[in-house]
Amino acid sequence: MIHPQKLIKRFQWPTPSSLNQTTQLHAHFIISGAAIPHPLSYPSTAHLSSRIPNPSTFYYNTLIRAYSRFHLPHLSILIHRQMITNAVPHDSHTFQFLFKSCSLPSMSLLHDDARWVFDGIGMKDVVSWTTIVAGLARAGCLDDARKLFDEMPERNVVSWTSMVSGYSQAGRAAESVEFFKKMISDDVLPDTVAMVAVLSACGQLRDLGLSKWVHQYVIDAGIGMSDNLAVALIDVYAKCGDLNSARQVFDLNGWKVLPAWNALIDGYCKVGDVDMARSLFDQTEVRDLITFNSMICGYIQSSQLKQALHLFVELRTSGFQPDKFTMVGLLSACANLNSLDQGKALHAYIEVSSIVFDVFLGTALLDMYAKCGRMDEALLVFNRMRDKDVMTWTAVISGLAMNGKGKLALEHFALMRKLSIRPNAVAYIGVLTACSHSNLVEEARKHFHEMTSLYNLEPEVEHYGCMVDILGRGGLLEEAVKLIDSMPIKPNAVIWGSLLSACRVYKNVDVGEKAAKNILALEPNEDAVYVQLSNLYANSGNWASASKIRRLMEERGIKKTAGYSSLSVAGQVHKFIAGDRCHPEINEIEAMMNVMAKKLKLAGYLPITSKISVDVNEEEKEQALFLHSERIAIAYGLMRLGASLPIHITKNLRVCEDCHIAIKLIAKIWNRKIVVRDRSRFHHFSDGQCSCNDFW
DNA sequence: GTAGGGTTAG
Repeated sequence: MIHPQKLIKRFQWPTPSSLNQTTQLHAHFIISGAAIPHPLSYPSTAHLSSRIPNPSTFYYNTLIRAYSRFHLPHLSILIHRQMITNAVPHDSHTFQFLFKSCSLPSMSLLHDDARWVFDGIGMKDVVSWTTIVAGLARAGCLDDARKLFDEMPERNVVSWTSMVSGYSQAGRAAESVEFFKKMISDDVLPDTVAMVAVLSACGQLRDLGLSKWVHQYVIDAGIGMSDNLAVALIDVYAKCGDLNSARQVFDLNGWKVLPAWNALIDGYCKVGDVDMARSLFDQTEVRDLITFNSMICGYIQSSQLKQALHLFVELRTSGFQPDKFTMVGLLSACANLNSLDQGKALHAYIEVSSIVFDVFLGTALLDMYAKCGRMDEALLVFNRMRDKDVMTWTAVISGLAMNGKGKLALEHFALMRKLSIRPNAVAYIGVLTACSHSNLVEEARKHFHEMTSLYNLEPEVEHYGCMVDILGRGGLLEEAVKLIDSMPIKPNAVIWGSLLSACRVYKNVDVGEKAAKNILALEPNEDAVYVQLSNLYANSGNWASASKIRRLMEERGIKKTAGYSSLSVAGQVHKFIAGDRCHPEINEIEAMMNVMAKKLKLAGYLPITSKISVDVNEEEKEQALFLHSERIAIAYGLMRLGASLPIHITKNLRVCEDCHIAIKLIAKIWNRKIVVRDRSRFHHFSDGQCSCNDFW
């Protein structure tokens, strides 16, 4: 027989009252001398009640409730059937417990037994009605819940709140607020719980005006404050970015409970004020895992990775175990840093730890692998995941797109739709990126159209950006310009930038000048524009204009962003800047680069010097190409990484055409896999080929 | 022994 304490531990009962329940349950087993049923075997309980003299309704109710809490709905139902056999009368509690048990996710909603009590025996007081309505709402069956709600002969705050929070939890925040407003116009006075429910909907909507109105309502209606309401207000203000109002609520005396601190710290992190968040963090007398997680994620999102790591160590020395929130934060840091090694270490840690592997964690893990260029690993994680939602699918689609598997990305998109998962705007960015990187113009047009016609999603700047990019790369400059002119929203610098780079490829000076003018109006200090425009002139042989732009750049004091590449060797990140000789092993690196140059020449490599717009002689141009940072990084990788290891490079700018040709050859000559993550995508070089099929 | 909420993530 399993000792009750062990069982309690196993199920991690959180509150003293549930401990009482468990004790009562086990008291029954101990008195009756029966073995405690194993959760996986659903034994007959026929023998149980026969040993207890005159089992009462209360006694049965307690058992049904305890089993429900143990997540053993089948046993609850067995006990209930016994109750019927023994002709023990029901009361309204019987119904609550039975229904609660039957509305567990593992059971079909409104199980026959619960339905029978509700309909057949007629436990139709407000509480029973509300139980059913709330159960349906929680399960996301809002239309059913609504129907039943409308049929209710009598409703109270709790019934209304069940609906408000049902809509909010289903992500239908606007309807949730509507319902709340209907509630007040129905003269039902909300209490603090109702206010918390509606505030959660306001938070989803990020609607500051609405939130302020709700706050004012709390004051005007004299609802009063509670810990939870104060936390909800702080949280909603933080979500809307109004940290001053959040602070005001926080500073009201008496509501500085830990969740309030946490909500405020998180709020400051979200608006990017990590310093203020840290100062609050340091003022907390008690901290929990949430305090640490919020602060760590705040550091990660502001790219202060060292600080994040420090705090992670502090979290552990404070006696906390990292949980899934911690892991998701750290994984996203690895994804953005392209730190495959560290990401793998986290993966290994997750495997051996007791952290529950859920959709969030799975998505973060697969995203990390995808963003580190390991689509094979990412797909393994993806296929292993039991639950997948829009974000999961989006991560895999975008990952495939970035890694040059456009067709496969679109296949996944089709599969996702087949599984009735509704794509959102972000998913469509992934889809369009896939089209862009695989040159699928026709597909792109189709999907761009469908996002509105099928899913009623308004294209955002990013979607237009992808389309302009796709059309531009395909040489359809006129159509791209037409699309920009037809946009209902103001085109941003990125869109004009895509057009400009297309103009450079197709040598269209007129449209290019127009694009450049528009970018400079929006971002006068954007160095890339000057460079691109000057390259465009150079490409079309107009050296005078090219150098004029260069001079303009100098006059305005705009410096070209230095290109750099980095790679990680044994956990240490090495950063290389074009032409930079600071690395301690620079002599060996240069020797290796000379070997590279010789071998490339033997393999028939001819540098493309026309892309260099500065007016210098051919030999100097050739030299400049050889000093591109990615080549230095590759040389270092060849020197220091074991021959069987792929070389993973991260670059802050795009790979130039010449380097692309050279790296393909290097991969063939050295028989190495080389993966370059540039500003917009991945290049997987192997055996003289690149995954992008020379299209980027 | 009955119904409604509740701060951190991809």
